[in-house]
Amino acid sequence: MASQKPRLTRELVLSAALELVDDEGLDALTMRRLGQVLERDPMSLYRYAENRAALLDGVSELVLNELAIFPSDPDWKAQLRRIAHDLRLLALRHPNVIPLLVTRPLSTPLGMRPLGTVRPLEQILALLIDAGFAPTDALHVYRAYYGFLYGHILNELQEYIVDPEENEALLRLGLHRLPAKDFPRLRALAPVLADYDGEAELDQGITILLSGLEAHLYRGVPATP
Amino acid sequence: MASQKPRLTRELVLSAALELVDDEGLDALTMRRLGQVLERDPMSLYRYAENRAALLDGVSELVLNELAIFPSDPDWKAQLRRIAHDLRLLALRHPNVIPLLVTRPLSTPLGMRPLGTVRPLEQILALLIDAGFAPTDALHVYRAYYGFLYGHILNELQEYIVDPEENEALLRLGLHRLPAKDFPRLRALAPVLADYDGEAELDQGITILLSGLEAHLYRGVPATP
DNA sequence: CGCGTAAAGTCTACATCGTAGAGCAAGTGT
DNA sequence: ACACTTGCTCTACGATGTAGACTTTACGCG
Repeated sequence: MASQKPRLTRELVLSAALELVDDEGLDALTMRRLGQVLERDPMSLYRYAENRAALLDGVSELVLNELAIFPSDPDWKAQLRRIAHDLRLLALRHPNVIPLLVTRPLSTPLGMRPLGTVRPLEQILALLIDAGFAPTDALHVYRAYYGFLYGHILNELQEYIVDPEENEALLRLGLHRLPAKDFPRLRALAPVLADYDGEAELDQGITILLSGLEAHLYRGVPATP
Repeated sequence: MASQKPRLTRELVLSAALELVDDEGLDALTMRRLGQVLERDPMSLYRYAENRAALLDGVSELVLNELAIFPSDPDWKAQLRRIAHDLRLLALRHPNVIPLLVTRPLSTPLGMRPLGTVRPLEQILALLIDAGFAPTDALHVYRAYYGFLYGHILNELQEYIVDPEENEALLRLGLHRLPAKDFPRLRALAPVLADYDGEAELDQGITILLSGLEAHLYRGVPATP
């Protein structure tokens, strides 16, 4: 017969949860469904997460842990750029998790968030401070940077259609529903919308932002050598 | 006795829904609860919204309608700046709705969104194109702009604590929970985090972004006279 | 006026959800 | 061999979204 059930662990539970979310969306992640995937009674899950909410937090944490940050890199601009691209890829890998990443912190004060979700903040602060920024400026840079980054990801995911074949078709079909009178420019842009290069767009945006930050902020921070 | 129940309308239902969300959060918006507020059977709501999801969309739409955009203003930079501040205030007025605004489009292709939520896009495109941008560039500008804007709002709302008195206390209390070894910079920044001026931060960000865009994009677009 | 039809609102019922609380089963230290 | 802890299961409860049949109200037209 099938595999003898191995002992459950938090990691096991969370990664099963993540898989479920990746495959079938956030709503599919119910206690009962997850229990079923793990061949356990739903109630057993409460050993490894207090709530469903805590479970969601755990999934966020798990995903964010996929993001590598090297706070000791002296080339802060390159590092920020790389992180941005990494996070973008992460988002494309786990699009269904993004709502969690974006939404849960809104109802959780900084100090009570899962540590894994606060760590990137600390590490980027470290990166910037080590690169010569005053702590306060580092915070400002972080805010502008992360704000822009999350904004871009949300933007891109909004326009992202899963099936790359029907991509254009779906888009046009969608746009076709808009009243021509009220949405002329949008409809006219349909072809452009259809081939959206998120990577390039992000990269340009980061460039603009970084050079802008550099210009407007305190001097004395080394540019890329 | 009390008011004779007036006939229900979509507007009535939606604004009651919005009020409920504003007052008690998204989770409080259940069919039953809303029915109770309107002194109607929960089932009657289905005349005015197909689903709970559709109801949520309606609320998004209602909120976004509070945002005024004047696409004919020739001073696009000033207009974008003003819209940014307006949207920020809107977000602070309806913080509980923001998760909706940000999350629902992720699961709804452009063409199937409530018209009210697509209109800002159209109008900003109009604004930019009328100001002299090529349509494609207008789209790029829009993306960078709206991305940054939403990013900022999410950022600010994350750090926003409802009770302005306990503000600092709560923040410190929260940060106090973080292990000192792992989060030294973040903890050191507690005082700075406590007095966050979202308006200023947004304004600077917009400045950086707009001048950056202007510099990197096709010339021939008039700067503010 | 009245009556037939459509619209608005209600009632009942069901599947599904999160989770409390009591209990069972296997391992562990003494 | 025995008490305890730890992992897991069972049963049960209240709440939710919503389908489908029903009743009530409003209204146009003879």
